[in-house]
Amino acid sequence: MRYSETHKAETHARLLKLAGRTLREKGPEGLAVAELMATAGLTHGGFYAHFKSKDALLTEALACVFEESRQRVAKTVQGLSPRDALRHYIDSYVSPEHRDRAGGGCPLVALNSHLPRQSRKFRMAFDAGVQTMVADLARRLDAAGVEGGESRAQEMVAAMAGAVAVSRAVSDKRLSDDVLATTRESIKARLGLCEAER
Amino acid sequence: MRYSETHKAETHARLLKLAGRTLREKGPEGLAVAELMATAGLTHGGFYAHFKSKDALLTEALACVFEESRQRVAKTVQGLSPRDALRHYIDSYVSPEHRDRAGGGCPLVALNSHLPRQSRKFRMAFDAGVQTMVADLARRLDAAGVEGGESRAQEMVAAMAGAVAVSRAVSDKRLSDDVLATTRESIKARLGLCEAER
DNA sequence: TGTACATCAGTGAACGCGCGTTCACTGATGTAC
DNA sequence: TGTACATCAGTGAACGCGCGTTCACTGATGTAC
Repeated sequence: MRYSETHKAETHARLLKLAGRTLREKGPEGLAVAELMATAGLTHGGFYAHFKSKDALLTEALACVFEESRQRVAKTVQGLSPRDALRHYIDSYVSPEHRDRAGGGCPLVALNSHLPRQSRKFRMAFDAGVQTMVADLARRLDAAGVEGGESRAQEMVAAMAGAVAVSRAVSDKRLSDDVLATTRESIKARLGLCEAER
Repeated sequence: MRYSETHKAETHARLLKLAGRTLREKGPEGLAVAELMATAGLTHGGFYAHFKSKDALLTEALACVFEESRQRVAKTVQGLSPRDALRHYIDSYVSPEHRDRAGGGCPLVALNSHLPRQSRKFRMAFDAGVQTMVADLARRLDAAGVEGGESRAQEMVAAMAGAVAVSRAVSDKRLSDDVLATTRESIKARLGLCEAER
């Protein structure tokens, strides 16, 4: 069974994509190598042809996931005015849809409680992702004429991630929805994004 | 080896206390029955004389931890004016000390990413704890003359827990400290707790 | 007062299971001659 | 054109380990008579 030239790279990418999803849905300890390989239609022994270790997979998958999120945001916000872009970012991040789709959501929300027990490399990838997230948001705030820059962005990321994390952790539907709604409106109000314009 | 009348209850309480700490430090999957018993100076077989299962321990420990936190807050805030009480609550919750002492801190911060994969009973105990936390804060906000009540409390809990969670997840010391500082000041400013008074 | 028995928190060996990792092997295809 | 060999993604059995849980047992003390 000889494969096409790109075959290995394709499998590698497929494993990364599946891992990124499972990592966010079940956490680092919840991702099992054998299960991942089975989901990809392979046997577990072949895993080590693609990754040095489970931790190497996790680290690579995490970096991928941050990068994907970043590009997704850039794409959805493209063409909008700075203020509309901000509004859209906040509304879609602090939303029931984000809460309900952990496997495709922000790794900061899905993984924050797990970080202290992860490898150095994993934590470095996490830090890089968060730093980029904050820097991107700071740039968008600047563009929208909101003052505060980096500090504002840090506080906003924490508030948004906190709201989604709490809404996901809690089982009471009403409390969960309310936390999202109040946070969403509070943040927009603070940034002066609530007045009708356009 | 016959024991005193209160002996079993004492051991039970000791196990709960140790479990509450480990639960917050290592998460539900990170708490090992045998390790817990060894730390308590016992052998692992005896565990089931105290708890029906690991999950029963986790659930009981979680309820304990929420209750302890609640009483600790009530005690430290006792005698302060409503506004000073709020200030103190915010400053001590959103602090480097809280970040650095996960084992003794708020379970909402330590456990949020783990909740979706826990048992129904555990999640119920978690919900009860969060609801109480929000209700207590809403009462304190009312007492301090801050408008917004329940909604305000929900948003604040999410923002505070988010800030500590992010600061704990991130390895970069500067970013970690900054997230706490900016969140702390932002929340106090929003509540009008910044102007010098007294 | 003395003896036989019940109690029960804790002991420690054993269980089945899932995990990450290793490794000898497979077999379809490309390459050398 | 034909044959021998190299390649290498993937196979599948096996490993050692830690886990939650079970269970027959211990042994100091209290109780019944």
